Amino acid sequence: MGIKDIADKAGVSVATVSRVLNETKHVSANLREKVLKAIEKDGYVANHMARSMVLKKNFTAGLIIPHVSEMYHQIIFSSVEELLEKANYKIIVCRVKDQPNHEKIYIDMLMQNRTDGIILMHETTNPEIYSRLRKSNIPVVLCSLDIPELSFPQICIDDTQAAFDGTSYLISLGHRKIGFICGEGYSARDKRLEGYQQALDKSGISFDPNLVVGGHYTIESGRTAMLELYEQCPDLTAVFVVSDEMSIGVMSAIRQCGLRIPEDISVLGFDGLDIDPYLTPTLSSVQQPIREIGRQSAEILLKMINGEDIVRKKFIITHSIVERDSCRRI
Amino acid sequence: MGIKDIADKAGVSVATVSRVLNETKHVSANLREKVLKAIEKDGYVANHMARSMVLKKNFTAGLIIPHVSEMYHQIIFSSVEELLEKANYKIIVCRVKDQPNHEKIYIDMLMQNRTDGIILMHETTNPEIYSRLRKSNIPVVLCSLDIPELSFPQICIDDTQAAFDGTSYLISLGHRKIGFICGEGYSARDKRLEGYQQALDKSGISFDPNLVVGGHYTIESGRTAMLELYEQCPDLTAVFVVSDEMSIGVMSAIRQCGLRIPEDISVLGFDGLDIDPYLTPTLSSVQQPIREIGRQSAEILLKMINGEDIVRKKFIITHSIVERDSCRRI
DNA sequence: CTGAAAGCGCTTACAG
DNA sequence: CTGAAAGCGCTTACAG
Repeated sequence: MGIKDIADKAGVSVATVSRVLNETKHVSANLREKVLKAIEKDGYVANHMARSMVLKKNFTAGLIIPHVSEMYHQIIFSSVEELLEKANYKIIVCRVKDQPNHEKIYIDMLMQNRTDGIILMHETTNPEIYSRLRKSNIPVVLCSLDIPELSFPQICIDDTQAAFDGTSYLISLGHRKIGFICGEGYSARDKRLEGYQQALDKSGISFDPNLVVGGHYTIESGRTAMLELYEQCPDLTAVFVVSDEMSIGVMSAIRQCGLRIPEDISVLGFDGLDIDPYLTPTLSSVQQPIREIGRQSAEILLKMINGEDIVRKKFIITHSIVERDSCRRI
Repeated sequence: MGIKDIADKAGVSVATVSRVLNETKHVSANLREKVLKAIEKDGYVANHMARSMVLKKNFTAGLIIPHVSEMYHQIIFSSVEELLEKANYKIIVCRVKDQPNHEKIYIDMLMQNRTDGIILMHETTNPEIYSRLRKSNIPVVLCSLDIPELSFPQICIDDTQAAFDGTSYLISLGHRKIGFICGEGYSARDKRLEGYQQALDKSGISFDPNLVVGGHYTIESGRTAMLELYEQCPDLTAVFVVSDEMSIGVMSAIRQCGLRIPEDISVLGFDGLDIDPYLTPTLSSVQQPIREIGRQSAEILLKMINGEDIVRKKFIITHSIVERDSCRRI
């Protein structure tokens, strides 16, 4: 059952068993053989909880994401998992729900379980959470997040610039009445809105608050937002939807209104999801290198866990605009 | 740092600290107070690894899914997580890649970490895996899986019947040349193909192997499959795509061929994803109650973990056909 | 190269 | 109600 039993059965000490198990020290071929045989025969499986306790390391990382099932986070998760798995790390996914204090519950859980590191992808309004995180001594990486209260390394795109570029692209196509649909609850919203305004400014287009509508990153909320936007400003010629998942709903709403894309309204998305080229029409989008963001987040977390000192605090990944069929020149 | 320090600081025994921490026995208000104060002051966080070791239980479940990022599995994960989280369980997601023996690596990992239970969603051709699982004594639930070698409880729909119903629906619409696009690698494939054939049989339509094409559950593989299918049988009037994710690619391919949906080709999906009503045209589909499947899988796993004996071996969840705009009568 | 023993941080009969 | 002590299953200086 335990390492002790194997030791007895093989006629060696537990130290020796541990050594052949972990290959941490040379063991004579003779004893090694005996141990291996005993293990094989008993179907012994080492207990990594005990191991982790003495090692003070359990090869586990926490990924804290919002509850809403966003395709974006799904991709981040898979790229993070891919990299961490190679380094033999397990991931505990924490999906923060709309419950009071839920994020705190998760963070406490991760701390109690002595998680080696955390990738944070969820913002909160509760400052206590951040102070808890700061005091915890656990390595943390901010993925697609910019939280002034937290001085951990952050991996993200330049949201302001990306929104500026996207808006400028639409302007360059001749659009002047450009709707802006964004997801609420993240600081990225403000940055993107800022980029949108800056681009408008630069072209001498005055900002119209009626052209801005918020949503919650889901397809359905994109649909609702577009319906609202169209009611407020039926004369718009383009929408910049700052989330591709919401764009899907936006396109559905536009069709529902009896309008065509891009003939009547151009749609520009944001994220660059795999599904974009399969939508009708194919969706033009400000593309984030999502997998790269996930990969780098994992990489940097790993370095921090291994005691490396991360000097650069911001890792900006380059975005790009991918042109497809949902935007046209007017 | 440890419970010992708190005990010293509070002037009580570690037993007492443990008791107020876990509320496992009454502790006088007096001592309780002292302990709480010491904990507060020191910012002590209990070590759950040590706790789990003596409890022989760590409130962790493993979810083994294929590497391919399927929307289907994403939904299962979120519903499983939702339920398990309420019971204070953590989830370790194991995404089996195309590496030799990767599933075995994950199962060993879960066993070494003394995971309380496993939800299996991945089939393998390696029989050793199954025998390992059988011998492990870990509670296992088969989610949307039917593995004869494993006598664990299984939660799924009746795939044969569902495919039979879907095919019958298309036949009832007047279609006779019905393509069948399926994902490879799962026993569900065979069952669904069987249901398709049975429905054909019943209506006296002879089975044409040229109408059957396989894919890999991704959007792109759906596109490729449709292109191949259309080349083989340009005179088909309907396709039954046994995965909604693949349907998205299929619809894209049909448009690429210059054909209209459903005027030229009707498309019937399978799964009933949230995105279906937002596609162009909205996708008719054989709907699985995916969240319900996830929920029940988690529920049954929890019962098994708590020592309950599960008598029913198969839990069949009811499917249904959701009619939208992608199929038409001819 | 090998083993005896301490220690990782908890829980829980057992005795008082 | 409270505490001393054994035990959970490992790793690793330390000594040989």
